[in-house]
Amino acid sequence: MNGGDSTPTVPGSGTPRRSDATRGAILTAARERFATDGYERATIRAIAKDANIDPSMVMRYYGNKEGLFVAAVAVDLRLPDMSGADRRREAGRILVEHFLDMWEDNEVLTALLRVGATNRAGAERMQGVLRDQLLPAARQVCPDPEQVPARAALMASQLLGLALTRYVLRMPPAVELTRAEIVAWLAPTIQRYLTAPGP
Amino acid sequence: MNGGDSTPTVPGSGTPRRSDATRGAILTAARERFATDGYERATIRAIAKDANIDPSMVMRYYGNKEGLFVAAVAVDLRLPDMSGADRRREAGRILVEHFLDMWEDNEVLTALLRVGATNRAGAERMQGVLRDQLLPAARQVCPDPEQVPARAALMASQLLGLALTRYVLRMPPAVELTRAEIVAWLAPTIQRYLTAPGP
DNA sequence: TACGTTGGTCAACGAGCGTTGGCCAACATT
DNA sequence: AATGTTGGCCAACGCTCGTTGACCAACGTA
Repeated sequence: MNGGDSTPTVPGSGTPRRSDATRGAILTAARERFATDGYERATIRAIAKDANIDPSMVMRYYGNKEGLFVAAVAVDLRLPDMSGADRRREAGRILVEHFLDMWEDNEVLTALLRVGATNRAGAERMQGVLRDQLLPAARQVCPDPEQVPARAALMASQLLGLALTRYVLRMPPAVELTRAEIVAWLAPTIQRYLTAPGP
Repeated sequence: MNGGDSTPTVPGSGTPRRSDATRGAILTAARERFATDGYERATIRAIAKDANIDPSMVMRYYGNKEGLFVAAVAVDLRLPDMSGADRRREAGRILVEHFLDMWEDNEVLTALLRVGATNRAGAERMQGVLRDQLLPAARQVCPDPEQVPARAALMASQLLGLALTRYVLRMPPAVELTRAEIVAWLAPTIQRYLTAPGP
């Protein structure tokens, strides 16, 4: 049904295929299209044209459009370790800087946010990122384990809100903020959401 | 080209038409579909079926799909006046509470955010809301006129981020936050973005 | 009662989409 | 050299979409 039989799910396992270059080109083109156009308007035909291959190849390698999307947007936030009292005290700044790094050279995140806003599967995928990556990071910093989900959600709301206004909606005043300004304004917010005593 | 000749742009001007009920039903159905499905997947056929009329009626009354969208999502945030020192001191709380009210009973905002994330016209429309409504509100509260755009953008990032995680992506921990919790956490953030001395 | 205007349905068009299957060339293996 | 496997293209299917234009019924007016 899908290409699972002929596609090694673990990269690097087995002999490298002759078609790996094509596979990569498809993924790269897909990320770009999903990031700029969203799920519906990123057509397989356009992605194939960007990758200089036939649309049917996309089907062969990734089964269908959703399979391509799943393969294209594999998000790993690479959140730094934040245990240790000194790092915990600077968690806000560390996290904001890390997020800016991530968003600026990684169109996967823009693609995921754009698709998550329209597509149910995309939204569930975003929920997974919050649950599996953001929440554990908050757990390292936040004192009360019971408050971790709420605090992680608050952190997500501010970080994703910045990404939304700056990288997706491209609101001019949000685009014109410098990196230093963003860190200076948002770091205390994130720090408070994670470590301040509950209201 | 569009229905402008037969459609009074100012509601209430001229004699009320017999078709006003149908027009309203179309707009209501359109808002719902745009809010839940986004621009591309909200089909004119589905909207027409919801409104119990023929798809061609939508074309006759609103010209084309984009015209329908423009007519359906006319956003007025109804931001309260915030001049006066006492109100300025509570601007954060007032704004957060007002935004929660707006989002909870107004699917237009969800529609606009969802479409803005995928559609260029939608994104420009959101920029217009920031420029014409949020920015003047920030101007009433923020001391330094030169910093108004940056501070309004920060406020927008936090408020839209909450709306995104809670009403669009529906992340469980963000949905489970109570209204009181949101106000308690976000009001100081907004207040700081608007009135705290620049970093 | 005749007639223009308004509100509405119906059937179809052309285009673009995801998807499929058949065919062919290049390579690897024996 | 013969053959199976892999990488790739081409042409088409079936579907849905936005959009159009012809046609019809109800109404207001003269």
